[in-house]
Amino acid sequence: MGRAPCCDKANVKKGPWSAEEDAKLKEFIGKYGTGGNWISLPQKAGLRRCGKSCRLRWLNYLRPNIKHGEFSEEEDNIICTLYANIGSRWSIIASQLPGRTDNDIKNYWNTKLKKKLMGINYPSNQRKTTQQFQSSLQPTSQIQAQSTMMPTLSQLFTDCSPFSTHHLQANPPSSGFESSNPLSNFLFNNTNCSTTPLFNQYYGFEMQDGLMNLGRYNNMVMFGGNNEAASCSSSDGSCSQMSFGNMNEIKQENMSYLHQSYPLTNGYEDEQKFILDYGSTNCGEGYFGNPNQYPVLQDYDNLEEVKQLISRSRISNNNNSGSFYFNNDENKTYQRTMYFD
DNA sequence: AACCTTATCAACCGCCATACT
DNA sequence: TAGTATGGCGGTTGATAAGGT
Repeated sequence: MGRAPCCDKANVKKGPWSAEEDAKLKEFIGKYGTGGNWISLPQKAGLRRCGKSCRLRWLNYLRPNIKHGEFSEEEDNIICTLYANIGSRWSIIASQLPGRTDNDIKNYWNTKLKKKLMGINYPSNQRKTTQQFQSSLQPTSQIQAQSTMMPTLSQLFTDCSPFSTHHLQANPPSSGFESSNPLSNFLFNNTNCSTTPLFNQYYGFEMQDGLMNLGRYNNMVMFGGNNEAASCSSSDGSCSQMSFGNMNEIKQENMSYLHQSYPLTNGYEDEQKFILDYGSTNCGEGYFGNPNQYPVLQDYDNLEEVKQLISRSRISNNNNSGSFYFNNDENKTYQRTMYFD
């Protein structure tokens, strides 16, 4: 036997809310609050609506200080940063944007922001087909055969990335990073901690053991893939997803987030996984964090915990750089420092 | 003007975690 | 402790608007 429905489906109104209903709900909550019980609220308020529907209407539309309309550049950046870090956990993302609802952000991401990021990324004349891209990659088997030759981050990113390779060199660029890609720009160029503190929360990552597994998903730096071969897929050949390495080398308990499966053009059904690694600031040494000190973000359902992590990892001065650490088969640790000015 | 396609976003659905009994 | 109710969340849908042919 299934669960009893929360309301009498036959007797509740569905669809768009009328101004009259809005007024009733607003007035009732203004007078009595929600009473901690949404299910019984519609009856008390004289509404023929499901309690859940009332809750949604209030939270997403009627409650005070809701912001509708255009998202600012700063909001875009925060959304992108958080999405890159925690995925589609819209309620957490919304909690960082006062006045915005999770629904709004979700819609905005799905309809505009995602396209904005992906669209600008690859001018059509620079796009490669998936086949072209894959043939340009060095297969992982070859990489592994050359045990002393881990692919550099530059190699990994050159073909399928918004990242400019000079940001992956040992020395910082003399001038500011410029890119037509907004994600790259906000990752690398934003230094205004007072207005955009979240930008600086995380750009270093490492694997605790095993092969580096680094790639990019929808223009985001990501880790994962349980396939052994380097892979990349895209419906339009622009290559929006890729992964490298062997996911089996990563401890399961270090997985913070599991993306849904993505069919890959090489035949692999790849489960992309995403590790968060909030490094603590260690500007004195020119990079933030020591790989041994990095906490790897586990499953964070607790908002306060996430907030703490975010605030803990803010860069507090101008020495902005991040380091990648990864190991090869022989357990040699490689470091790549990424500077953003 | 009529039709078709695409974009937008409010609202719904179903699942899950937690509180309550 | 088990069963049920509720809140909260993310994914998805569908109505409508806007733009294109």
